[in-house]
Amino acid sequence: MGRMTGPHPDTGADGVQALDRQQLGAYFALMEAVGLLQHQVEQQLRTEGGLSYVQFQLLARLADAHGQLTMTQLADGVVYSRSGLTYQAGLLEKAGLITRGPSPDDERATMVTITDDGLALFGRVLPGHIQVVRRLLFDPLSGDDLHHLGDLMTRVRDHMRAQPPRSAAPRKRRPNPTAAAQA
Amino acid sequence: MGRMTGPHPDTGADGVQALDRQQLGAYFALMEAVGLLQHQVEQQLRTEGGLSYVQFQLLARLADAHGQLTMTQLADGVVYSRSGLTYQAGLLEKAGLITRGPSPDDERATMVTITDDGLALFGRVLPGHIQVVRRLLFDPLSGDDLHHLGDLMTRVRDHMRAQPPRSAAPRKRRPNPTAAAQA
DNA sequence: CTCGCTTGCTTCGAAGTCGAAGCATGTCAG
DNA sequence: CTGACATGCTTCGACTTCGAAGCAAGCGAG
Repeated sequence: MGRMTGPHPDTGADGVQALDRQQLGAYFALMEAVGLLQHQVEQQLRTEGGLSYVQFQLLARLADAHGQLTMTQLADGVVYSRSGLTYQAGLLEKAGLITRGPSPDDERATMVTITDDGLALFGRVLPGHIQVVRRLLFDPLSGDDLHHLGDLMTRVRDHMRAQPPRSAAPRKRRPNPTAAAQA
Repeated sequence: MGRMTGPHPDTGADGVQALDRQQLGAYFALMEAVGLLQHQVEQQLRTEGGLSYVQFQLLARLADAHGQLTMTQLADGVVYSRSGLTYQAGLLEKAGLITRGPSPDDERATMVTITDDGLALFGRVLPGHIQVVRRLLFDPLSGDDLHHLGDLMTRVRDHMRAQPPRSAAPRKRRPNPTAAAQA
């Protein structure tokens, strides 16, 4: 795990180069740990409820937001493409866990509602999910650690959210507001 | 983001129930931040080098371990199924970035070597990768934060590694060695 | 030696994911 | 009103991933 430092151990000439050992360690540990956690969670959800992680997240969002959500609201933060959501929503609907219907406000929008079956399944799967997260993520951490972790990752997440064109990248940012002068 | 606490706010009766607000926040922030980071990294690698994150990781491993690696060694920690590696290795080989050949020691094993082209490409893509990680992950963190993060995640990762049957789950744990004794 | 189990890798089919393109509705300037 | 662009969702095709099954090579007891 050291080749990430590039040809020269610690160049400063090129400007952007090399990560020190500490940075690398944090980066790799972070990525691998989350990967492992996801994998385990996925497995638990699959065997206990026949759900994928994505599907679980969708149900969680719907259960949380007691009412209905539009597809777009639902997608935000869970899936990185709208088509992916359409697919998953189709599965969940076919399984009778959610319902899709037109929105009264906006004829284009599709409102998604969780069914009683959906809520029931969610409730049935949740304890196992929590158990896995607890066992894998929280067990090796003290309360103080946890506080730190939450703080750090919240900052990082907010920083990331601010920067990039998130999941639903605006279809096409008006390509050139001034130059083409709203032609 | 509160439904994760289950029907009752803070049950102790059921045993395993409910995560407090702090735990939830840490968990969600962690998962989302890593998701965002992966997504951005993926994009950078794709546009700058035509590589997926997995492929990049494989090249990184090969570049790091200067010599050759077997498929299994290569897979460990990168991919969760062996077949996935076979597929990716096939792509990388077709692209001329790696080479596969028989192992002298073990006739079953396949040794993978990175080619000069592979090394070159890796070197060309690396700076951009580092830049993205720096910008998204390290920028909003102080040196102290980073130290904490590395410490925490290393502990978590090691804890996880110890627990579960990792990537290459043993083919089939002897189904019944001595009733359920040693298992 | 040889049968039986393990290990290393590949093949195959079933998902799931994404981006581009498409359709329908909404919105706004003129 | 109307044309042009924005927005919400779906369809489609390409790609990736995984798990199960399969093949070939090691390994160990009898």
